[in-house]
Parts: sequence; structure tokens; C-alpha cells
Amino acid sequence: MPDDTTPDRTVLSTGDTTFDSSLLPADAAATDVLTADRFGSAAPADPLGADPLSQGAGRKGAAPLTIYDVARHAGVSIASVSRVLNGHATPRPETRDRVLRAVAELGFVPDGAARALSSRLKEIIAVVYRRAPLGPVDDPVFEDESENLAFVDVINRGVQITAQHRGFDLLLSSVDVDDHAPGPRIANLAGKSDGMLLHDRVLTPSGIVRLADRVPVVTLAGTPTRASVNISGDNIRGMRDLITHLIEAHDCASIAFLSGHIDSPDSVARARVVRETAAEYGVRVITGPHWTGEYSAAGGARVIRTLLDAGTALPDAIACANDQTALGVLYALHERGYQVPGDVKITGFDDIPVARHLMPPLTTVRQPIQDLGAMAFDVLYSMISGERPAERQLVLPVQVVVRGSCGCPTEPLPSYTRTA
Amino acid sequence: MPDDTTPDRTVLSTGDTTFDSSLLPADAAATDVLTADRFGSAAPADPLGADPLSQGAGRKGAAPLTIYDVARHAGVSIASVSRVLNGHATPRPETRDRVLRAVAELGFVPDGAARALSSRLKEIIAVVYRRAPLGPVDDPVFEDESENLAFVDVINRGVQITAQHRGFDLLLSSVDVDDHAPGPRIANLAGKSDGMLLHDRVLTPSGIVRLADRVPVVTLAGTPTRASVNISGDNIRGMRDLITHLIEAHDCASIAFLSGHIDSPDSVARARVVRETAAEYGVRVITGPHWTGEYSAAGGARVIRTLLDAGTALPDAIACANDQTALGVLYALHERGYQVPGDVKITGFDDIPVARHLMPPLTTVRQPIQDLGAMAFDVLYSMISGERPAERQLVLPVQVVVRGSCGCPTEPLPSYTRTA
DNA sequence: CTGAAAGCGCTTACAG
DNA sequence: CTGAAAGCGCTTACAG
Repeated sequence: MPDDTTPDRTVLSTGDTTFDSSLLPADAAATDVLTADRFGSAAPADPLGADPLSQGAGRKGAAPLTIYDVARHAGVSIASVSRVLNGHATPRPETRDRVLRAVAELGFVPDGAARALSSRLKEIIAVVYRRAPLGPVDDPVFEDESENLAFVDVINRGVQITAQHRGFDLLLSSVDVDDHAPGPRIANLAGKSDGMLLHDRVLTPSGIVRLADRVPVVTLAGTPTRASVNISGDNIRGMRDLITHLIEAHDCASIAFLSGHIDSPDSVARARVVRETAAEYGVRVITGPHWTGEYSAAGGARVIRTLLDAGTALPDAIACANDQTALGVLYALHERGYQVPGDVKITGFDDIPVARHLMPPLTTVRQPIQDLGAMAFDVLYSMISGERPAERQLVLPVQVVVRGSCGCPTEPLPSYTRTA
Repeated sequence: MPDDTTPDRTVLSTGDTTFDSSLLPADAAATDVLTADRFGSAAPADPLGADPLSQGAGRKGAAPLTIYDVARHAGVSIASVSRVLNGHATPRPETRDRVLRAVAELGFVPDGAARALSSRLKEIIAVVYRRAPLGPVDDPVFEDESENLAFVDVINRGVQITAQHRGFDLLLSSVDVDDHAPGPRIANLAGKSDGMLLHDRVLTPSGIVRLADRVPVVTLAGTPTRASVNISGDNIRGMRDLITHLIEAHDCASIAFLSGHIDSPDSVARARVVRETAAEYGVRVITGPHWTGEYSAAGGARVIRTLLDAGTALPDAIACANDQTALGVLYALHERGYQVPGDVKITGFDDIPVARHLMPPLTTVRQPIQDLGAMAFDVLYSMISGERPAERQLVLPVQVVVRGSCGCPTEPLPSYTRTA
């Protein structure tokens, strides 16, 4: 019952340090919080064995509990305690019970570092991403770099949830954009984990190869190496379908591609497909150094403003390298009084959560973002388990999601009838 | 030079498993990736000492390098290696150089678990959040739970960046909404970390007290206990200023408060302030079980649809418990043909990154989200260092950000002149 | 300044 | 089924 609905909370006044005294006693309802068998075995959920030690905050200074304390308390050897804690079959019920009781009464939690050192498994994978650069534009509307990391955040969520199923946790780290020697940090992470998951642009391919020599490595939206596996969405199919839609359904005769980082494999692949697909239809493609948005809303807005300031005419459609860029494009166009999709059609890539809430809702290519993370973990896990990956490059299917920004009618309003 | 601009990448065809062979050799440019002194000392950045072992992926099966290998290679004791690696003052330059060279040549990375066990410091803090529930509405527009976690993601980013400055990494975990016994998972995390940071509604206060008995605990947007410190934004000041603005600047005579989780301290505090402030002005407040949005866009949309379906008249303004809720409210109103702020004024709370990009841009209370995370880490770090926290409740200042959704004119279009 | 050795808290053959 | 003991790879008094 350590449920969040327990109504034993009190709202404090701001800055107030008083608090409801009912919070203080280690009440019965919370007994299972720390004493429940962490391995899912049948621990005594009965609050009777309430931990006497936790009654006072006093044991803070005391030496932390070890497996020896538990063994002594239960009258068994540390080997037996370890076996019970690890769910081995051997200890007979009676021994098991005594151990479990002792663990519950003492509130024992095994030390992860000791377990890791002994078992040679940390049950931790490190995830590293590069923090997006703030656009060069000093624009308060776009000042928050966090907004450009929605894609990474959702992938990481997929990784974390999947890892959790196998008892693994995620050690999260980031590399600053202008950190040109991330090696030491990443080496440190390698020492703290069983495997590493690198987002795009964290390490060069050669850096990845060296890292992979020490620990299994999987990359996301990157490039496979002889020693690492890469996971990506299907850029080719996704962008081809999107461009085809713009041309066939909306008669676009000129399409600009607003790229991401010039060295991003995803962006390069998407750009190429735009060119190829348009060429098949004889449609004009606009791209180049003026059309570079660094995957950020600020970058997208900057491109639009620069173009309009220069008096450049807008193409029929702008295909953005990702949704964040489209977000900035939409904002800048609106700011200058242009209508989307009336004056120009806009599309994104990724289908991050907000894409559907924009005005107009964003037509984009939906990547299975959380699945990318899940898949990345699965592959990494198998490598940690000693398996040799069958493929070095895994591509997940994507799908065009047609909404309003490409010129398609926004979906009709459904009628909801609902009773509370 | 392990920079992402190194142009030695090749874009693959989808599903293709070939790759540019230039990726294969462990080229000189990447030498410093793993061999650089991880403690910032003067390691030989010179690529001359390129690691011969990493030339082949063959050493995969070999026993991992230990400090003994380095010591032997350098002709010193393991104690000296350790001292150099930890930046102690003692080893004289010559010894230091020999160690550093051996470390670089072998590509040695110390094992984190062994370090942690020996030094009693893992340099890891665990962060746990509760994954937001999907609204009960089976609505494809709002199906992605990730969209409701933007606030948590940004806080975590603040934590991670701040932790990084002290050499700490972040162990990220989440508790499923309907996990009623998160104890075992959280105990496991406690064993893997030096301290814990809990987001709202992860543990009951009594659960927190028990946990705090084993490891330092800081909560975010929660409730302080005798054993843990809580960090929050200034709900009182923020909501008071916001409601005052709606009343004084926009003559609102009826204001609804669309709450978050009913047991969320933040939501309860905000609701109370809405009531108190409105009462001072004699303004009518609408709230109650029909006005509960669980902090999610889906929840906000559901509330609006239910009300409109029931023929309920809209109040002058709806103050949402957070921005996510406002996002759903905006969408649902637009869906039904209502104008914001014309028909009803809408406000949020948090100022998550997308708030400024909505149409109309969302008037809200800006919390220093990343700072909340930074502060949380700082407090936790001091507790890990053995300091007794001076305050149990820390409140960070917030600020009303007036945009279009409250009825204020959207800011005038600035004129940008920019040269590429 | 440097090294031999103890010890951190677990897991797991190895005996019994 | 159970226990004594070795060992995981580091750090750090303790001597020299």
C-alpha cells in the first residue's frame, strides 16, 4: 500500500518548514517499501515485522548493514543469505524464511558495487547524447535547448523501460556541444556500466571502434562500425513516401529540404532521398548552406527569417529534417504573416509528441521513437550476454502521418460523448 | 580531435550492411578518446602512443585490463597507479609519466564497481519519476504518454548537467503508474547509488522516511519529511500573480481551476491559491471532481469535452494546473470551434518548452525548471557529503509569463535583420 | 615518494 | 542443503 493515494500528506505553506506529524512514524502502511523481497519472492508483506531501526533517523551514523549482519541475525551463513537474495533454488524453505525475515526486519539492501564486482555484472547501461546547440540566434522565443531534445528524451524512455524488464538501469549522461574531448567522460562511463548506447554525434566512428574494444556499443541514428551496431528509422522509405505525397497529392513543383546537422547520417540520408524522389518527378529541389537548421526550432526560424529578409520567394513546400525544425519554421512564418499550408506547405520528421498539437497539426514521418530505444537496449543486452550481433545496421519501419500542414484537410471533428 | 565534424562517415542504404572501410582502422585522430587521462591531468594527447591492442577487435575475449596490468607495464606498484589516476600529489613526475604512458598505451579504464566498493562512493545518484498515466480517454491524438513528461525530462536534464560537474552520473528509473509496490525496485536503486532524487508521487511520505534511513533523499514537488528535503517552485506567489492578472487586466469574473492529480502537493497548493485570490476579489471559482486533468493533455481535453457535451457554460478563464493540461484544453476547444482567448482565456503552469510555440502562445507561470533539478542535486550532494541540510523545504522563485492565451496582445513582431 | 597488504561487501566454486 | 574461503579490482592507512 505504499500507494500515492495514501492521504497522509499535508501541503506546506511556501517556505514553511512545519509538517504534519503523521508523516513521522514509520507507519504500517509503508512497511513493505524497503523490506519487501527485492527479487519478487514471497516476502512477508505483513506489517507486523516493522523495522525497529528505522523508527529513529538515528542510525544514520551507524555503519551500513552488510550481508554479515543479516546472516548473524538469521543464524545462517552469508552464502545462504546471498542464495536466498538471488533467488537460487537451493536454500530450503525454513532457511529461506529466516533469511527473508532478517532482511525485512533489518531493512537490508545489498550493495550494488559489491555485487557488481563479484558477479562481473553491473546491470547498468550508459546512455550518452550530445546536447543540442542553441541556435546562433539570440532569440528569447527559442532560448531553451531542452526543447530540441524531445526526440532523445523519448528514445531514452524507451531504453529505460525496456532495460527495467531485465533488471538493468540506465546511467544517463550528455556531452556538451563544444566538448571536443569527450573521451575521459565516456571512458569513465564505460567503467561504470556493462554496455553503452550512443546517440548521434557523440563519438566519431573511430572513437566508437576504440570504445567498443572495451565494452559493447550500440549507436542510435549513427553509423555502424565493425564493432558496433546501429539502430535507425527507415529514412529512405519515410522520406520517399512523404515527398511523393507532397508531389502527387498537392502538386508541389518546388520543394526545399531544410537540413539538420550537416554531418548527421540521418539528415544526409533524408536529403538524398528528397533529391532522388523529386528528380523522378522532375520537381525542383532547393537545398544548400542557406537551408541548414541544426535540427533545432531556433535554426528553422533563423533560416526562414534570413530567406524572407533577403526577399527570397518561398517554395511550394519545405520538408524539414525533423519536427523541431518545423516548429521553428511554423513560428517564423506565422510571425511574418504567412499562412501554412496556404502560402507554403511544411512537413517534419519524427512525430514527436507535440507535432499533433501544433496549428496547423504537423504532417510528418512517424518514427517508432520509443521502439528505437527498446530495440537498442535489446541489441545491447544480447551483446552483453556474449552474443554476436547478426546485423550491424537495424532499420525500423516508419510511416507518413498526414495532418494539416501539408495541405490535407485537418481530420473531421469526431463527436465525443462521455459520461464522467 | 574526436570531433563530430570528422568527415569519415558514410551514409548507408536502408537495410544495407556494407560500410565505408575508412571507419575500420583505429585511426590516429581518435587516439585520445580512451587514452586521455580521465582525471584531467596532463595525459599525452600525442597520438604516437597509439594503442596496439585496440588495433584488432580480437581482445574482446581477453580478460579485461586491471590496475595490475598497468602497474606491471609501468614497472611500479598498483598503489602508485591508483595515486596517479586519482590525481594525488605524491607520485613524482617521472613515476607519474610512466603510469600515464602505460594507461594510455593499454587503454586502461578503472572499474567503477571496484572503485566504489573501495572508496565507499559510487558517484551515482538515482532519479526516479512516476510515469504519467494515460488519460482514460482512448484518443489517438493524445496516446503518447511521453508528451506528459516534458517537465520531468527538463528537470532531469538540470540534475544531470549539474551532477556532471562533480563527477556524478545519473541513474534514471521510473515507476509505473499502477505499480503499487515500487519498494523492491527503489531499494535496488538505493544499493546502486549514493543518494536518491524522487519526483512527485513516487513514494508515500512514510516510504520516503524509511528510504531516507538508508540513503540521502531529496524530493521534487513533493513534501518534506523529517529525513528528506523537498524542492519546489513558488506555487503561491506564481498562482497568486497569475490569477490577479486575469482579474485585474482581463476582468475575469469566473475562473475555473483545472487540477492535476488530486494528491499532488503542487496541485493542491495551486488550487488553494486560486480560491484565496479569487475570494479576495469576490470572483467566482469553479473547481471540483469534474475539473480534474491528471496533469495530462488527454485529461485536459477530456474535461473540456465532457463539459461541453453536458452543455455547461464556459467560465471567463480556465487556469490549468500545468502546461500539459492547457495543451489538451486548447486542442479540445479548437476542435469544438471555440476561440482562445476570445471565448475563454487559458493559462498554464511550468512554462515547458512548447508553451511559447502554441497558438495562441500560452500565458503561464515560468518555473526555473532546470534550476529546480540543479538545486536538487546540490542539496543531495551536500547531504551525501555528510552535511545536515539547513532547510527541509526549498522554494524557488517563479514568474508569470504573459503571452496570448490570457487575452494580452501577442508580442509585436520584432524585425530581424540577419546576414548568413 | 613508494610498496606490501588489508579491506571494501558481495558471489560462487569447492567441500562436506 | 549449507558453510568456509577465495576472489572480484580497486583505495588507503601503514611502514619504510
